Amino acid sequence: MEFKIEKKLKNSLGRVGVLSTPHGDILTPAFVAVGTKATIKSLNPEQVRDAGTQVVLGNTYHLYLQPGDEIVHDAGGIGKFMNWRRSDGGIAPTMTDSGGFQVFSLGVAYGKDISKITKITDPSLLIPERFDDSDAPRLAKIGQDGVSFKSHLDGSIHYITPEKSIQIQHNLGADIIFAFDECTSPTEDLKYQGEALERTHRWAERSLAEHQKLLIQKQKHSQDLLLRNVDRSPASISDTKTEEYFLEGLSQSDGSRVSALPADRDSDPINNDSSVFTPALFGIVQGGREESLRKQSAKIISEINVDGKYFDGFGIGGSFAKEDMSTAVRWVNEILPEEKPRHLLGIGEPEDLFMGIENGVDLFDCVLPTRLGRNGTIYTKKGKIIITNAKFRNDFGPIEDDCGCYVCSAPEAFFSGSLSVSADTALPFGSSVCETPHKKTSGASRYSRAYIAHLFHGKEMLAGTLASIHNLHFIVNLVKKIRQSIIEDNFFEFKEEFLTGYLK
RNA sequence: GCGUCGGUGGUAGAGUGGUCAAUUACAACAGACUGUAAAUCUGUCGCCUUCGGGCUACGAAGGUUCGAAUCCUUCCCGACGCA
Repeated sequence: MEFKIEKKLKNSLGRVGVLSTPHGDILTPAFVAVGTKATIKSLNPEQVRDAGTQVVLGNTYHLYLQPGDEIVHDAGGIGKFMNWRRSDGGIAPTMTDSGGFQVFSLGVAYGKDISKITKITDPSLLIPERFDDSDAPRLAKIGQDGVSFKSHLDGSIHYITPEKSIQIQHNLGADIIFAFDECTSPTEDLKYQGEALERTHRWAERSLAEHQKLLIQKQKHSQDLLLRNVDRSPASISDTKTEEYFLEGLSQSDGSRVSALPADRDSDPINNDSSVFTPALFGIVQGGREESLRKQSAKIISEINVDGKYFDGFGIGGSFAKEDMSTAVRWVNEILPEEKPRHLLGIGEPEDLFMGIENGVDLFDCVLPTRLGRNGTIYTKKGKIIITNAKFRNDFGPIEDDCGCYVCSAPEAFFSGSLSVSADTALPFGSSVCETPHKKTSGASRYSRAYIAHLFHGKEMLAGTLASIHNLHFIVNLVKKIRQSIIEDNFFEFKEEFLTGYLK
């Protein structure tokens, strides 16, 4: 994996870059769609891609339980399994989370009304949940060197260690994977945050060690495979579909990457590559809202290495109060090595995206666009609306007048003009444009607010789909526009203009 | 015409003498959601309220009772059966 910074935002940590993965380039900053169980809920991959999404994120815990990481491996990796493809037909970039978030969501937060973003701004007012009801039922318990999970599906017990998480993630076959960490609750006190941080650091080192070990094994395996294939006929080569995926888009011996894979790549498994498919491993910085812990974590995680091999990038995880987020991100990103990508885990409200990008974040993922969409909340430039509200029942206008998403654009535009090959659509992700290729409307949108409200009231499946398409488009393209604003030197003007309208 | 059963809040449907402004579900209305146990969850849901309470309510009108959605009488309405 290669990360190239193309432009920096003046007087801040912000930057624009290109992250090259074995399955294509990601223009950063970028928003990653969350597809926990190898599906972005309610959307098919074409809808996800047409919303402008470049990369999707699956989850180790969920895919390990169902269908099992071996199945995903045998299917050819998560991208192939879920048919996540670029517009040229090749498999598109993927990531997997390590299961570290489930330590929190199935642990202390289980059955409780605790979010990773607390509304309590004064830490001294927080009540540590751990001491409050340590006997409360939870599905994740932290053990000596890992976490035991009680499956929410069948109650079976599974012990996940850093090594196990990395093994699963190698099987899942994403381009970017994460170290196993402990996402702490914002209600934990400083003492616990410190203990958890030490644990996360130990786990980070073990994650990296396991990752290196598996990479060496895989390299050896692929060399054997390539040697064997020298004498093979084309027919027999096509039987090695699984290996083929894991060999796809490899680095060349001189370290440069083979970019933009051809559409028929699947039928051309060897393709002159001689090195192994190498997922990039990101270490995760924790430390809650505490400055000393955040800085300590950033330093340690960036310095951890195994035989001289460091993390390929970094995730910024954990919990904080909303208003502490910007300072926490800044503390961390001032310390992390500039030349490596940074991913702010699980954050994605519009104002957070501006904050993160300004403070040096390259990647975001968040369930909000799709979860809010399914639950009837829709993003607009004037703020979020709850589409089930009575006032929308007879509102026949579009969700947004000048939105280019499938839902808001004019029907004739979608069926005739914009889907034909154009300069914009020919590019994998429209690198030179902010909006995805749906034609803008002048009044007549494909679907009205009234219709979408009707679908929600009628509990129709299409409701969540249409709302998710719009929301995902909104967020993904907001990040693209922010990227463009940095390139065009008007980030701060754009931020001011957007947030003034959005936050009212 | 006679007989039987039944009429409860927007709907369905509990409740058969006090703990009933009335269980529950749905609908309605509002809200929440940040590395997805989530197409989920929460609150409100007769009228008024200084949030203490006040007022009107279980088809209608009378009655019994300290007290009635609940018992009695008549009437109205519905379903079914017999003429």
